[in-house]
Amino acid sequence: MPKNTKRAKAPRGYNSSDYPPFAVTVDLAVFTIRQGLLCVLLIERAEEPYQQHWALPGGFVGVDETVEAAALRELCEETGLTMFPGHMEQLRTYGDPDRDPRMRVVSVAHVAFAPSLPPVTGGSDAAQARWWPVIDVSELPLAFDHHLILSDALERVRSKLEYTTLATQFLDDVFTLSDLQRVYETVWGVSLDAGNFRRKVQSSEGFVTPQRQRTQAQLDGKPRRGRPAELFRAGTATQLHPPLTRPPESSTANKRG
Amino acid sequence: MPKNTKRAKAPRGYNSSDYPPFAVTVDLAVFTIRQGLLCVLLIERAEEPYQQHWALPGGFVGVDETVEAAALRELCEETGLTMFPGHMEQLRTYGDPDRDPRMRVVSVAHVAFAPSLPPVTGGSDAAQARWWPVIDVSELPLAFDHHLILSDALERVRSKLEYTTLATQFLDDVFTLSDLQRVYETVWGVSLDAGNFRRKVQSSEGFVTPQRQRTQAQLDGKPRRGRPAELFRAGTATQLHPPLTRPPESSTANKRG
DNA sequence: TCAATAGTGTCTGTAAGACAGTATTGT
DNA sequence: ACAATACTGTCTTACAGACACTATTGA
Repeated sequence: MPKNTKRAKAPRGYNSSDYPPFAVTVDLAVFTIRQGLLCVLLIERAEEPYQQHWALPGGFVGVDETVEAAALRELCEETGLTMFPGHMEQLRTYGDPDRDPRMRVVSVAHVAFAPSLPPVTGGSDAAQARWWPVIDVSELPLAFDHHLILSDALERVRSKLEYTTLATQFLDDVFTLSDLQRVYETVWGVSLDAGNFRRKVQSSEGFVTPQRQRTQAQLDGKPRRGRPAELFRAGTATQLHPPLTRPPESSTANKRG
Repeated sequence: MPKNTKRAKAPRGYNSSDYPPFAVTVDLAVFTIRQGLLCVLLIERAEEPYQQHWALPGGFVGVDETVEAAALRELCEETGLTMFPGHMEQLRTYGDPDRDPRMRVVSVAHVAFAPSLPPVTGGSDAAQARWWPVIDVSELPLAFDHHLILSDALERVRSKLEYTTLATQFLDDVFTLSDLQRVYETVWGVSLDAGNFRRKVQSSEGFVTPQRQRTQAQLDGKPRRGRPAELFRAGTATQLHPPLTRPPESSTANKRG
C-alpha cells in the first residue's frame, strides 16, 4: 500500500511502486428477446477458475482505450456484429478483493439490449456462447460474482423501461404496438391491458411515430392472423414523463391474462 | 496490450505482463445543506497537475480493500469523522485514458449526503478543504473531470429524493416537516406547496414517524417564531411509491414562492 | 394586534386501471 | 360462422396542483 493514500495531498508524481496494481475489465449483460423469452448472452469458460461454468462475456480494458470503447469492442466480438444495433450503458463497478481468486480485478459492468440477434457463433475459438432465458439462469452456477451482476442488470433494464423509451431498442425499426407491449410484458414478466397500454404509448409525445402502413399477410414467417396492425417507428423522445410504471409487485401476472 | 483480451477464452493464469496496469481510485461528491444552500465538499490541490485547483476528495483503493471501504475511509478522513452519519452509494466509474495526465487512472465515483457537519478542518496537513455552495462551483475551475462527476452526482441526488426516503439523511434524527420540505426545496432548487407536501409525506407509509412532541422556544440558536411544529423521525421505509416527483422544468420557482 | 410559522380542507384536472364493446382479417 | 388479433370508448378511482382557510406561538 502506498505511504499516503490521498492523491490530492501527496501527489508527487506516480511511480508504479506508488500504487497497488489492478487489472481493469469490463463485463457485459446483453439482453434480447427470443421466442417470447427475455434472454441473456453467456459464454462457457474453458479454463480455471470456474472451468465449464457459464459467465458473462467480458475482457480487459486496453491501456489507451476508453472503458466504454472496451465494452463496445467486447460486445461486437461476442455477438459477431461490426455495428451493435441496440443500446448500451454502464451499470456499476464490482471490485471486491476476492471476486477473482487469481488477482485483484475491478470490473466495470455494462448493460446492453438489442433486437433479436443471429444465434451467436461462439466466435473464432472453442469457447461456446449462447443465449439463455434469464429464468433458467437462476438455476445455473455462474462464474465469479456474475449472478449478482446479472440481477443488478435485470433490475436496471426493468426500471429503464419505466422512464425511458428504450423498449423500442428490443425491436426492429418498424413494429406494431402489440410488439412493443410484448417487450414490456416479457421484460417485466407481467400482462398488461392492451387498451390502457395503447393509450399511454400514443399519448407520450415522441415515443412512437406512426407509419402510414399496416402489417402484411407476411409470406415469410408464420402467416398473420386477425386484423392487420398499424406500423410504428421509434420517436425522437428518450425520456417518458410521466413514466410507464410497472404494476405493483405480488402477482407476476394480472387478473386478465 | 495483451495478446488476447478475452478473459474467458484465454485465462491461462495472469502475469503482471499479461494485462495493462491501472491505478484505481475513488472520488467523492459529499453533499450537505448549510445556511439554506446545497454544498459540496472540495479540497484545494497543493501540487501539480491542477495545482491550486479545487477537486473532489478521493484517493487510492488499497490492494486488500473493498472499493466501498476505500470510499468510506476517504469520507471519514476528509470530514474528520470516525463514523459517517449519512448515506453513501456508488455513482459510476470514470476511466477515460486522458483524464489524468500522469498515468492511467480509473476512478469509481461515489455520492454521499449527510446532515450539517462541523466545518472541515483541512485535515492533518496543509491542503485546505471546505464546503462550497454548488451554485458557486460552476464558476470554479475544477481538477480533472470533476465538473462532469459533480454534475452526474447532483442529478443522482436530485432523483434519489424522488423515489427514496433519503431526504431525511440531510437532517438530524428529529426534524419538522418544514425542515424536510426545506431539504427538497434546497436540493431541487424549487418552492413547494406546504399543504401538498405534508399530505404526500404523511400519506407515504413509513417515510416519517411522529414523535409526541413539538419544537421548543429554543434558547440556543435563534429564538423560534410562530407556532411550534410537531417533531418526526425517519421511518423504516426506504422507497417511495408513488414517488414525490419534481415539478417539471422551466421555472426554478413556482408561482406562489 | 401583527407577523410568522404550522397545519387543515376543498376543488379540479390528469391519468391510470378495469373492462365492455367494435373492427378487420384468415380459415 | 368463428377464432384471432387490432382497436375504441367509458366509468371509476388515485393523486397531484392550486389555493383558501384555521391555529398557535413570540414580539
